[in-house]
Amino acid sequence: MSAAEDVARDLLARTSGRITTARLTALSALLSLGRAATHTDLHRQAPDMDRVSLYRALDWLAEQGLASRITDADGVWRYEASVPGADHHHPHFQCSRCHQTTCIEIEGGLTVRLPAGFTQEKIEVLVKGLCRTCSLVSVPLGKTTKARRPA
Amino acid sequence: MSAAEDVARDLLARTSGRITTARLTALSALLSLGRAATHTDLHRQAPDMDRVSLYRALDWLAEQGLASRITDADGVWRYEASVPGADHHHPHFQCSRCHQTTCIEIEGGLTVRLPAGFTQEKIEVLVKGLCRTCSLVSVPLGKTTKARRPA
DNA sequence: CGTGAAGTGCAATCCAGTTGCATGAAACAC
DNA sequence: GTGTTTCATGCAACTGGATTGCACTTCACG
Repeated sequence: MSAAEDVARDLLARTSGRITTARLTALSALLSLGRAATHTDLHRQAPDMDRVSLYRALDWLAEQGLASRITDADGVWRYEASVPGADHHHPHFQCSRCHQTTCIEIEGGLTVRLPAGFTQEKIEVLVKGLCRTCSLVSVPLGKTTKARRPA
Repeated sequence: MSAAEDVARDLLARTSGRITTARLTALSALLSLGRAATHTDLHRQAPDMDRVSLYRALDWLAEQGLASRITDADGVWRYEASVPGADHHHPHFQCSRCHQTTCIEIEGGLTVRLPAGFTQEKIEVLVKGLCRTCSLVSVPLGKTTKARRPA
């Protein structure tokens, strides 16, 4: 059993829900990837797992606070492991060339002054641009046609 | 001819592109709605217009800087009229009950400290919560099942 | 064990968004 | 105006991420 799976099992044990293989697989995939990954990314990590079960496991993890679900710049869900309780909304950076999504560490919480009467539940900050590696290369990757949802 | 259509025609005349009915309709719909609207919202405003033509008109408007395209909390594109040239990235607020997306005015630009080597192209800030009206009501609207992309 | 509640797998479906291609409308030159 | 080229439109088909329904399996608990 991998280290990630160990941690995953431990985290699952602290919830009130069942410890199932689907949830174990999903969570350890999240943990081992370490960055905001799409369902497709994760399914590549666990090809034998059913697509739908993976969706459901991820959603359940998000409900439990063990993962967070964000939409990326292309409108696709991305999931990442998160510490339950610690409701930290950190910004994400998505490279417009290689499409990798990374977390940006910040000090202090993210806040925006809302108009009176509005209440904030969560905040999502997504920065688009070029990551370090792609800043150097600067040639578009993959399809040269119009921006389309990545496969 | 409505006021919005007047303004739209004027704005289109300043671009190098053609002034077509599709673009006129799309832009004046955007202007008259005044908030970040989905393709479906806009299509409701102009039901006779072809779906695809609307998409293309909106994308073209975004290219020209007359509109901006953002992804909302459900991963759906939202379009809003924008002043060309003024590249202002203001935060958006999306109500989790009525799904209305409104712009939040801020002073100064939005910035996040990126790690070294990263370059920023654009930034999207999306706050989820309850808008003024829905804060008072607090009962979920519409379907009571799981959160699904709005129709 | 056995029984009920919860989770899984599969197939079918939904829907936002895109693409290809034939037709139609703008702009521009004459 | 008329012709011509260029670009936009409309339609139909398609893509791919995400969801739902339902039968079946697995887990927890008595």
